[in-house]
Amino acid sequence: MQHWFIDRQPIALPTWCEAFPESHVLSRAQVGLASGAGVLWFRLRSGELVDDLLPTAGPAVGQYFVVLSDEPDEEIVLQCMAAGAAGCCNSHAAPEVLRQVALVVANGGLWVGQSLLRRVMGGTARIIEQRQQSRSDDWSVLLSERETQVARLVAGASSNKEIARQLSISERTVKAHLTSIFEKLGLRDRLQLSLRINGLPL
Amino acid sequence: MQHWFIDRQPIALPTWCEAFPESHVLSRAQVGLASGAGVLWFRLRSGELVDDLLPTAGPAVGQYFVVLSDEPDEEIVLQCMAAGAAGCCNSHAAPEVLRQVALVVANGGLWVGQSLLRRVMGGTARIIEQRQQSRSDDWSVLLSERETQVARLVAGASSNKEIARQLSISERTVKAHLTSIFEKLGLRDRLQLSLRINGLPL
DNA sequence: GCCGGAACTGTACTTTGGTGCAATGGTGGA
DNA sequence: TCCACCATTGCACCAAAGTACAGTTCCGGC
Repeated sequence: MQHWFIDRQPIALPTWCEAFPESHVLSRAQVGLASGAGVLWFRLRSGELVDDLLPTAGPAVGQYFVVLSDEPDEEIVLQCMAAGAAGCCNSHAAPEVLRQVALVVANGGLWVGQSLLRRVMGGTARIIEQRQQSRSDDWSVLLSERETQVARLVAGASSNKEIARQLSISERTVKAHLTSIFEKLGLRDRLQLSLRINGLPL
Repeated sequence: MQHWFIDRQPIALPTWCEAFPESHVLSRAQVGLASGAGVLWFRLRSGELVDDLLPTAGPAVGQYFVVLSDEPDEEIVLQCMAAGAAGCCNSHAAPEVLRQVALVVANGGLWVGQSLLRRVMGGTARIIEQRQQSRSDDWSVLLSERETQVARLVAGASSNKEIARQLSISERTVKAHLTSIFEKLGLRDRLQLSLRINGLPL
């Protein structure tokens, strides 16, 4: 599963890199370079039209389009779906959200923002409210900011060397953070950490 | 993250056990026994009403309700949402799907079946058709039976030594299977394998 | 000023993970 | 029968992960 971020200028937001360290960033003219299974993330800047953004050919087999909108609203989301995208979310969404979107999309789901779902389904507001607060990142409150960054990268299957390069610190420091993380969360190794971060059982 | 399956009789379907080997099965009278963070899966049998199934109190903090319907239709899904459930799917859904649902729900998402989404959003049928065939079960068909067993255990964060003991083979054999798995699926290490098996991006 | 915590780094060490090469035995198809 | 694939294992080897011990700097609170 690969990830390509497509924008006017091939410059990635920090959150994108954090969500998918191995991702590629392309200018809109370079869309053709994206080959193989994966997600193509199209950034929609303010005032731009969805129809001008997405390739008219639609996604290739095994590929999925997601629109990252600077100013998302329900109208845009609907346009994205109609244009062949499998999802639409905020350009500045947190790394966890991006990974979540990728997960759903890559498994045949459609990612629909909660605001739209709420309007569209009606009468379900109370559940939605409720889950707003119970975003129990029990792990993230226990960790320091730096440790959280390391933990997220580990959860994405990055090696210590990659993490070190990404955060511009030594591999030794990465290990130090990890040892601290394992101790705080009562885990054994990076694989358990990955499951914990990704919200999987055990 | 724990899982409780609640049915008239405390008898689990094989798919449930496969999805969550550590899960508990409860009769409806025993719902109160479910404590701590996790997912409560309520089986809705044919002809039963959603409102009679779910506790009126709604889910506790860190807990999520999902309805497993023997005969799901769009009307039932809407009722489930209104009754405080975070998702609704088929009672006989494949283990991978159940894990998928759990993942989305536990991360604050709502699980909505594709048929409902399709009706509700309209005009997006073509994307939905397309993604029907390209599911990501691709890994299980590429692996031999033994390799699949090893892969599942690795995905659950077991060490080679543990897997060896579990399958009554030598640690060396476990490594051999893993090397073969990595080669077949084009992966680098057990962490990437875990993400792949658990249906996560990358 | 002192103290604790965080971030950072080094040397050295043990353990685990993963590969290469080699070998055995079974099974099922051409 | 021969061949391909699977499951199994041993030995050796290298790389990566993780730990132990020690040390630095910076920052904010008491």
